[in-house]
Amino acid sequence: MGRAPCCDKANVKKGPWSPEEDSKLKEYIEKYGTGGNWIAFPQKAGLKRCGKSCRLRWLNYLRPNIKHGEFTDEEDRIICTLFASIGSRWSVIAAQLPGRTDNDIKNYWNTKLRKKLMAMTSQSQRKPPPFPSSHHTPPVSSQSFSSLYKGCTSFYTPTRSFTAFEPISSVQSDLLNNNNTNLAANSSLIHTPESLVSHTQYYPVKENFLIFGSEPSCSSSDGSCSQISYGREIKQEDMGFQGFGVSNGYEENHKFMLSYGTNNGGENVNQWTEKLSGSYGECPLDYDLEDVRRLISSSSNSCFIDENKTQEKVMHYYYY
DNA sequence: AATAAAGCCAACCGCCGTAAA
DNA sequence: TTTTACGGCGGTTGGCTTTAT
Repeated sequence: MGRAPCCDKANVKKGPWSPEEDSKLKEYIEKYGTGGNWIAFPQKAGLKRCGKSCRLRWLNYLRPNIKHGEFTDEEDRIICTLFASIGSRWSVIAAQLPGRTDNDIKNYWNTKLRKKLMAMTSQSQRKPPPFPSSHHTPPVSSQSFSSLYKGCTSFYTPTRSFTAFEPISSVQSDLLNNNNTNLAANSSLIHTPESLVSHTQYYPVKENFLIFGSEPSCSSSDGSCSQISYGREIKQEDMGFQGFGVSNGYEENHKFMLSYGTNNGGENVNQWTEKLSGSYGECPLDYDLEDVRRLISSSSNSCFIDENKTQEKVMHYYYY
């Protein structure tokens, strides 16, 4: 049968940690490490806590190099950028902010940053961006971003997919000048301030397709590996409204593509089209494409490419 | 000064994918 | 192959603090 029970839940302490408990936990880990087994940890360390609770306390508070206090503008920008791309994947976002924990970022977003963004948005937007009641929060609207980055005067449209696996600092400036910008300039769907793109990792374009995918890497705030969508179905929320997406880096055949321009018959398509396969279409949206489209098209912000000069492109999602 | 409301955040809860038996 | 625990994650809550009335 299965494993032995992890702990006696009736005899574990709950609630705030005392300084004594903190020092016990910290001293033990500094001497012996976690041992790779959090469930067994409390007994070894002499704590009357659930292993999960110990793990959380260590990761979110006692771990070395934890940063507390005010978030910088740069951190704000990174959080917003990633949230727009991948939604509420706090552990992934935290991996890009050294010293910050997913819990910290989540709290910061829910209590401050979201309000900040919404306050900016409400000045110029008829319909506030909705926030769902369950599952991952969908990415924030581009409108909100345009509000956040009022200073920008022009936009570069990314032609490579964003991946949260890569450290943000790894972006190469020459990516901003590659030939693929021509293709992207025709898209009215993807708009990214230069200030954001400079922090973004992209992948190469293959003909009319953006190929989404990435190499596996460590991204968890505690240094452990975590993968987005690994072994899971790709959901719309994984992609983000901008068409960015992350797929399982291990399974080559689970990439998906985003196409621009013409359909197979060579004709332009002037409306959003959902070409869904697999279970993707079964995922209900709190934030449907029409909403996104409306937000984008209603933008009066100069940061966006003039829609008259662009063609709306159909997005095809291939799940192969 | 007292009270209520809002803000904040540490910690808990429950779910999911994986691993172990 | 099935069952169950583990580890990790995101959502939510409860209580403390701060601000407004």
